[in-house]
Amino acid sequence: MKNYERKLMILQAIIHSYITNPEPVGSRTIQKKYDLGVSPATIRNEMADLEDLGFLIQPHTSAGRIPSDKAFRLYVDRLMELQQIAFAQRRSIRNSLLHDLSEVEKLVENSAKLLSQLTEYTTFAISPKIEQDTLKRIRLIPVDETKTLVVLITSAGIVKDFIIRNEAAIEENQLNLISEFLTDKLANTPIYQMGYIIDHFLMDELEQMRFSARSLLPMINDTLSEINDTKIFANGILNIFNFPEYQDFDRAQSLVKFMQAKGNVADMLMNAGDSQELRISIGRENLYDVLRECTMITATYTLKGQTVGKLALVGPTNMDYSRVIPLIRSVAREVNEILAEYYET
Amino acid sequence: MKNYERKLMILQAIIHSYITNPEPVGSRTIQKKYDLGVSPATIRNEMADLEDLGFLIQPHTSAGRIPSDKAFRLYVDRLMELQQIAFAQRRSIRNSLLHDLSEVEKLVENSAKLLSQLTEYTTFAISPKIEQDTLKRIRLIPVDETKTLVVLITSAGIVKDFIIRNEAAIEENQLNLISEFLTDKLANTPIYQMGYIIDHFLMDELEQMRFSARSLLPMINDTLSEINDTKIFANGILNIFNFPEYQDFDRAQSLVKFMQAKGNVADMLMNAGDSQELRISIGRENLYDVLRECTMITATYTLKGQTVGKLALVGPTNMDYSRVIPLIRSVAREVNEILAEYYET
DNA sequence: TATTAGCACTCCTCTTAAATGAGTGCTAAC
DNA sequence: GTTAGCACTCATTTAAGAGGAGTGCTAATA
Repeated sequence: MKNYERKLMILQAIIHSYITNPEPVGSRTIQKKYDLGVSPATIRNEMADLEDLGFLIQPHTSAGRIPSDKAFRLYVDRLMELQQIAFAQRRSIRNSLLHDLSEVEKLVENSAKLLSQLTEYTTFAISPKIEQDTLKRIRLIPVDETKTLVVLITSAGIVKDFIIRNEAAIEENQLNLISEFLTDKLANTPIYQMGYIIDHFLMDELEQMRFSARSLLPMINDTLSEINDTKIFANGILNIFNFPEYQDFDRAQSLVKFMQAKGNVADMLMNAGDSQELRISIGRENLYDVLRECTMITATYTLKGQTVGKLALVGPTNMDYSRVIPLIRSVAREVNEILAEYYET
Repeated sequence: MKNYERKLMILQAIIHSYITNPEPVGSRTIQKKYDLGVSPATIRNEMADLEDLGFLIQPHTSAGRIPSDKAFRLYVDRLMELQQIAFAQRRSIRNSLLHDLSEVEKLVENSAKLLSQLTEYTTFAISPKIEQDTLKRIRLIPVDETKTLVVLITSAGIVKDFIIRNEAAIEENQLNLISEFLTDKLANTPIYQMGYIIDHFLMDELEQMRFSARSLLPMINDTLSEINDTKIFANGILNIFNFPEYQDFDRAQSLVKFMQAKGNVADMLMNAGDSQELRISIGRENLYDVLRECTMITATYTLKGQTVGKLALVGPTNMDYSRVIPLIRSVAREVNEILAEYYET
């Protein structure tokens, strides 16, 4: 079997046709839409070969053929030509991302939201918990007689605040003293130990300062678990209903259910490796069977050599790779650059 | 036409049947399922009368009949018997709501989330902007050399924070001085004027304190618009796909699109009046035609005589009113009680 | 006078059968 | 090696008919 050139051209034409409109492609269609200088009969012969090689699938005898996962894999690895991202668009991506740099987590979250808007597919973002994060500063600020705002700043620069209620009013000076005391005692303590230390070692002293630390503890613990929780953000889950393969109600719904059970997606993302390069899983290459007709593309965000987040896009296997890949790559690159620029210190 | 008693009983039976399973109800079904002691022929005659009166609709000659909006209106106003909410459930609703009282907005948001879980319908919450809110306290806290956390507390108890970047490190003492200065100058200033005042009156003094207030302004303005933005929270939009009338893909999708365009829902909620009582719009009573087959139930949250939020539930016109209404009523009551208890001051 | 049995009639839905047509695979000729 | 020609396959569309749920009317009954 020689003349691979032509086979590849035909395969590429079929894939292109199927991406443009997701219906089985027949030999005549190829001849008409892509001028390859050969007759449908020849194309048919080549298609039969391509089917034998596992690149094409025939839904039934008298239908055209659709590209297999293997075909898309070849397409992504070899055949496709990536679209250029205009400078203006790159600029605009960057500007969107710069908008809120308050926390790394926010940046990661926003990048996924942006990507979903750009591609009209479903995206996910994940910020892994930072096990070694320590407390940097704790500050109590009066809100009114019975409410105090507690602000925690961690060494990773994460800011969390919550309001606690105190039985009696506490003066501002007193709160400042307590803030200093707590910061002094707890600075550099791993976040996950804070609750324990307050409970076992600082309670008495706090009571002496007339501060009822009891109300502090549960909120601190809530906040900690929030910080430690690997949070996952989903965007555009409803876009699934636009996938051509999911016009069927029940299938779409089962996919939506799967996506909304955040554990699944977190799992997949965690398993996607930490490579700097994009990772692309096509169809049955995916870990989960529900995704057998989806492609998932994953990018990793790195700061000081550490993975600080991941970005994923889920779309139909016949998504327009040449458009989508440059987009996710751009977003990922901008995020990584912003991380290096603003969070290195 | 006398003997309204029996007509009402038959109507009630039809509505009950249609709520239980959303298919046209025939005379025989009524006879079998609800023992009214009359023959199908008699029921048929009554049904013909009820149709003339506008309470029933016949999809086509040989189908049964379905209740009209007018019938559901009558049902809601007169016929239905509300289910009792068990004490335990009320308790559990209250506990869920008590979980996070940090901001009124959060409470409102959580109440909608809870209601969506309880009813498995779509819910919305809205917190109107508080025009007259003034600044109570502003506090700058160092995060690291180039980042400063700004915490704003308003008279309504809303806490917002954001991180700004400063060119050079600023000492903590200095930040405290600036905090005091700003709080002193800006306390009791309406939130929406803050940016203007800093820009026009405080800039020089801040510069003297070696504080580059330039970076503060855009962030403050962002935050303000966030505070002022009437935010709307949607929950369980996907539940629309469970509505029996929306098994049709395109219809469901157009409703989903409508719901996601938050302006629409905000509009409806704002137009729903501020009455303490539930407001129920059935089918074509709704302002928007997309909702012609939905019922929207709205509750209002009040604090010190002022409307501080609204809660809405959207479901199919044939929802189980006797179950849903007590639920939304319970949630609304608990929220109002919590507001009175914890936020009166 | 109110109720009901009986029955013809309507019209949706389900089933079956045939027509259509897109596309293939094979053969034989170029 | 390529291609025209043609028989063949099979999903989809169209048409027709059977089935059935439910009504409305009439006439008989209590």
